[in-house]
Amino acid sequence: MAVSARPRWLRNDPPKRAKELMATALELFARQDFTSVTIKDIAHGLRVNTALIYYYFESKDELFRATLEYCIENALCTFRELEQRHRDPVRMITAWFSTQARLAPEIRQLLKIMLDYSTSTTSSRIADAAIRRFYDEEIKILSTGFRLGIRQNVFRPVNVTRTAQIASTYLDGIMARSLIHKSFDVKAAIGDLQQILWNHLGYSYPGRRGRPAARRRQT
Amino acid sequence: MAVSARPRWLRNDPPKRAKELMATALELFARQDFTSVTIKDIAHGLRVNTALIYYYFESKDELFRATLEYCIENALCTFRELEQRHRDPVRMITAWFSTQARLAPEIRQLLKIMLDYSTSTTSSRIADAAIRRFYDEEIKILSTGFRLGIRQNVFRPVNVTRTAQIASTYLDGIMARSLIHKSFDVKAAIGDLQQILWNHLGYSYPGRRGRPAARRRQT
Amino acid sequence: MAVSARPRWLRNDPPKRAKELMATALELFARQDFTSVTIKDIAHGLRVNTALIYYYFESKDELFRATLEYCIENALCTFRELEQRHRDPVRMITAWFSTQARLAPEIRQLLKIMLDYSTSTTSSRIADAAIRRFYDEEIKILSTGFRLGIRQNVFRPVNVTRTAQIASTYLDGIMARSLIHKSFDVKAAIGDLQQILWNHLGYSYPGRRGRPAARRRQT
Amino acid sequence: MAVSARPRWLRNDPPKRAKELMATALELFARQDFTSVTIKDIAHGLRVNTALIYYYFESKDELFRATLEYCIENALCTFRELEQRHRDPVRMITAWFSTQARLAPEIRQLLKIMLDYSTSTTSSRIADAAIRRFYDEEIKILSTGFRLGIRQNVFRPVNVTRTAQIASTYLDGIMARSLIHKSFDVKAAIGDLQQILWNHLGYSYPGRRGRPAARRRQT
DNA sequence: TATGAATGAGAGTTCATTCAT
DNA sequence: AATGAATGAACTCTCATTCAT
Repeated sequence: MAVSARPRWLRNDPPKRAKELMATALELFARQDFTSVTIKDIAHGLRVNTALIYYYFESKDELFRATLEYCIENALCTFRELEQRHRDPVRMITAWFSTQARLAPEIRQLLKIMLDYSTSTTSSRIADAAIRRFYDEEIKILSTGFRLGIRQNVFRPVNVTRTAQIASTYLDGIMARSLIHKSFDVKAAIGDLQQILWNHLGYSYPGRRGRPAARRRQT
Repeated sequence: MAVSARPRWLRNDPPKRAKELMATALELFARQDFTSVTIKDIAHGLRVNTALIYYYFESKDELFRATLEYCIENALCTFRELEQRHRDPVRMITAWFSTQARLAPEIRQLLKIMLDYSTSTTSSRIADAAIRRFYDEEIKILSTGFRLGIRQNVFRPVNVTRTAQIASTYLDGIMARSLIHKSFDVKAAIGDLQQILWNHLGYSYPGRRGRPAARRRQT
Repeated sequence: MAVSARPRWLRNDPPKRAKELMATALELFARQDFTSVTIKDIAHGLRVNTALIYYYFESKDELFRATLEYCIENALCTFRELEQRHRDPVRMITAWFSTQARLAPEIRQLLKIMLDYSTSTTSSRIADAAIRRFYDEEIKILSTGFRLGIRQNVFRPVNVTRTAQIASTYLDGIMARSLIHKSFDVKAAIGDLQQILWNHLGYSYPGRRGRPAARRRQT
Repeated sequence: MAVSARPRWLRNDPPKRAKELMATALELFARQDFTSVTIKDIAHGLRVNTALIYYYFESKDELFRATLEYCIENALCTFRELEQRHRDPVRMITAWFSTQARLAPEIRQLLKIMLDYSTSTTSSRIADAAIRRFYDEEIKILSTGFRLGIRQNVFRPVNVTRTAQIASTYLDGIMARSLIHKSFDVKAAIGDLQQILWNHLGYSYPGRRGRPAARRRQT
């Protein structure tokens, strides 16, 4: 996969058709790997001609990269919203967790295409930066929450960045595992993470304590 | 990717050439996605004719599946060895962690191809079973260690399976993240996991406490 | 040879390019067997890219089958024309014979690909039906002629269907033989058949009587 | 199909294994066309290694040609036997017909591979000669019978060679048709031919007169 | 006499991409 | 803005054939 130049509209908002194409592409890229998804598949999914894709995107690579960025930008929006809505650290972190649980399918898709992108032969500065930004913002929002809680004496003083890193990494593990085992219980695993965090932060959260968390729903 | 029938040698030890082919294939499959790796690449890597691959494997799919299984079988061997060598739970778990750190590249490879396999369109019962077995054994060895420690009063009584699950999931997260960020510090992250575990198990491990664990080596 | 799905245009008239491809294919399929004719040969014959064939036909099999059907449909057209043009039974049958002689090369081609089709491993209902229709119509036109002649007292009363069958089978023999011996004298053999028929029908035809009919032109 | 040099044993009797290989080859060549039959198929049919074929035959072409000749030689043996056994012309011709009916599957096989051979790109003098010999002997035996009958006043004086040619051609038609329609009633068609002949020869044969001869057994 | 391992050439097919309309 | 027709390059897979043993 050779990731190349920028789309026509540059920094402007992409036209409706381009968005539709990216949405369709995302769906497919999340299910199969980049190479298995054909331009025909994407075009067919929208019932348009394959040539149309080349009207909006320079190449298949370019479409992939644009889709990846678009997808990350959406995720970042959600993050920022959370940050702005909540003042209370416990509430904010709780909200973050429930957002992760709720949007698990989308986040899994994102992880999937980031993984694919990372194994692509060539890469683009812009997409690289977007991926970095995604993780940085995730760390930032969590550590902001932790720091706030510590300042308010709700949490024990811990290394906030490191703690955030741990949470972020564990979350990737959840998503990766749920890609491998379709029956993996994402919500339970997120619950486990939350419990670990509260423990670590010395916060006695209400309820749920000691729930056994069956990891797989089916055998 | 249509994963299909079995190779000739069935349950026997694969011939030398087949092993070489699988080793070469693994290397490539771990770096690019299934479709990007061509039969020619694999054959070229061993300086043999492409047709030879079809002498040992029914198809590219079959080679992939065989490689996946072979790789899992190897990992399981390592696990079992660990289990048999150590009687002391703390030592065993410590050994497990250092093995993970040491073999991180191989385990990352394995995770990569398991992820690719999971998005392949068709699947094989045998490969599915191998993957399941891999995770089951991982859980088993960890929980055995935990249980032993608890019985010996070295660890606090915790839900052993659940704790093992958490460790296993987190480890996947580490590997996934290191696929995305080549500069991700796997060893530090494994160290973090170890620390969390000891904390959770109420075990005061010696040294290392409070090290900041810079996650990325380069920016 | 696995004969499979239908082309896009279904029951409509095939596009010009598709017709050209079928014509080129027929020429080649009639000369060599299915497997010996390559997609490249066909494409090259029209000076187009091989991929274009797959734009119009799903596979090589499909192209073969479409060609077979197209060819039969053409032959049937000729038959029907004959039937409609002639009222007089003797004239009609005479015309049928001279048509066979005139179109011998095409009919031989058709026999050749029907033979190839019959030994193909998979088959299609539609092609099977086309072949059956071809022979049924041949029988029908001949027996109609015979019946008419009998009613008009020009011919002796015979079993019309059976007589038609004999003529049809003998004609296949002529074509088969001329495939084997390029120098086989098709016209003379058709003449023999005609003479046998007139004899059988008790019709004293004018001229040609007793001509020795040298079967091979060269030795 | 490039038909090439002679086998090792030249004019001697082929060794047992060679005969087995030719028998297996014949079976397959009669069912599919030359190109579809693979060396592997043939070897597999005898449960031997593909390389063994090259021990006995120079190439696939050579095997085909040897098989064709072997097959013709066998057919000619049967013909000659008939000729020698019968003195009475009616009996001999009757015997010839019943032989054709009995050996229809083998003769159809032979016709099939002669047809395939005739469309092969290159050819061998020896195989060409064998084919010619086959038809010549067929003509010879029939015309000898006719001539004898005429001399004995059992048959009407007719052009013997021409009559034999007609019979031979019609027989090819029967075989060709039965290749196309598996359900074609070969025996009935042979009966028709016999009846035509007797008529033509002015011989009142006993029984069977006016049988309707249903051509296809199944619809 | 027979085989397992290996190969070169080439087959059918697919795919991203282009271009005239 | 959108399409049908066309292509070049590449891919998987097959096959006849060889050779050392």
